[in-house]
Amino acid sequence: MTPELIPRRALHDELADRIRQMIIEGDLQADQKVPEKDLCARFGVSRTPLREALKVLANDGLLVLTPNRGSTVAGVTEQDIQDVFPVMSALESLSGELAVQNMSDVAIAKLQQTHAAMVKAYRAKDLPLYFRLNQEIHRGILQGSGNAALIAVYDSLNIRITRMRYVADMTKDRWAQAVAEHVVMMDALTNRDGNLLSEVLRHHLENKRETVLRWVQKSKKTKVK
Amino acid sequence: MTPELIPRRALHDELADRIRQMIIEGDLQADQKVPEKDLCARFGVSRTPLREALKVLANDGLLVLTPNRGSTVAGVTEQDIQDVFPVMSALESLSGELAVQNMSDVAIAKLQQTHAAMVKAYRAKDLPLYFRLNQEIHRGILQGSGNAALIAVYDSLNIRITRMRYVADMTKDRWAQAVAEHVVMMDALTNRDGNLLSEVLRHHLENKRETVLRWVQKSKKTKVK
DNA sequence: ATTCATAATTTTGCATTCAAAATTCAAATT
DNA sequence: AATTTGAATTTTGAATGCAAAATTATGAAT
Repeated sequence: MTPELIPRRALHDELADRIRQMIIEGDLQADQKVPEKDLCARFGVSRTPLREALKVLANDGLLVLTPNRGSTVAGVTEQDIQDVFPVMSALESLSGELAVQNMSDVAIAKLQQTHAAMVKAYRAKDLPLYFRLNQEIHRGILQGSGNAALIAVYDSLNIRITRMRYVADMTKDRWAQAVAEHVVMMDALTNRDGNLLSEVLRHHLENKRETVLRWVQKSKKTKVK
Repeated sequence: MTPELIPRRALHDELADRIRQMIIEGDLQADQKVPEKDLCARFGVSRTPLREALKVLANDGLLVLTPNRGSTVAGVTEQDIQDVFPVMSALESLSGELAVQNMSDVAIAKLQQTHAAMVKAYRAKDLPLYFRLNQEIHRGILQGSGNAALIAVYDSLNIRITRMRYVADMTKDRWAQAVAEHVVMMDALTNRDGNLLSEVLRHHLENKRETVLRWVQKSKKTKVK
């Protein structure tokens, strides 16, 4: 494996980002052991900054560190889903309320454009593009709340249940429904209807919950260790 | 300074706990520089595990690490308060709803006892004891939600605005009001009235917000660097 | 062949070391 | 006296080293 050199910046920070990304992307799978040596080779760094990154990721719940036995990737359990989604729902609700209060007309107009592009991607059945734009919109609303604590906390939960793999598990119906909900979202936003935006965001999240849950249940069967 | 030896357990974990505690207790003050050497001497450890702990605490927003310039204690700003409390409020609300659903009668009865002891401490004007029991009750309700994600997220926010110093800033009136709210809380809990519990928890938090805000504004004037 | 004991190897936890950056201090100039 | 320049010192970032724990491999006994 050729050591992939990392551009300058605090190494532990960069490493944490990279490894986080690997977990989300599925390059590191749930319950997989992650020897330090491998990651050091992978990134061409020594163990010192790597271990700093591992501690941070463990603190965020993405890795499980067992003393003297190294790190494993934390899986997404049904319990996690049961716990995380109600909290995210409450946060979405707040996010919607704050976004309609704080977003500028310009910011909303920009989201409208992204939304239009996303609908186009949907019609073209371009799943990767759709997904990217979809994420962009959700992030736009969250950012629109103007609340740094909300954003940080939401992200920390979202990352614990977001894995690229489950995207494939979205059914045609659900996809159509998701797009329909996005239309309502944009309406609520332009009309600055906080209650409606909150409600549709929560409903939208509920659909995500079901998709993630199905994915977790499926992969539970697959990996009969 | 005599090196205070630490009982066995992952050092970085223990260190993170200790330093976190020092920040809450005010042993490390806002914006204070924290040279690694000092902390190493303080705890009798090398820089390796210490730095791991620092990275984790920085990730939690308790420290600010500036590359090549070390760590400083993150202060509580008015902006932090503005951001953090609305999120905590939403979480308190959820916590209340879940607690009435999930807590056992036994657990509620235990909280009642703690509550009685707290009222007694209030009557005796024993502020430290009152504070300890008060925290115990709030933790009991949060735990009563049975939601690990909620607890983790709440804690992460709470720790960013909780500093022992501001306790002193509570006025007589506010103290009395806080106790009165606690009475309502316990009623709501025994009657398993989720809406009421949510409401009183949020209201209670609002009072905390004002106390913390006053403390931050006061200490802003004090430390004219 | 399976189980157990024990030796060899690997991996982890933490201390130490070294280079680079930042800070401090002192002398020199104005 | 104030400012500036540059060396001496301190502090940080990251690699290396070393001991302890865990894992794997080896071989003997059943």
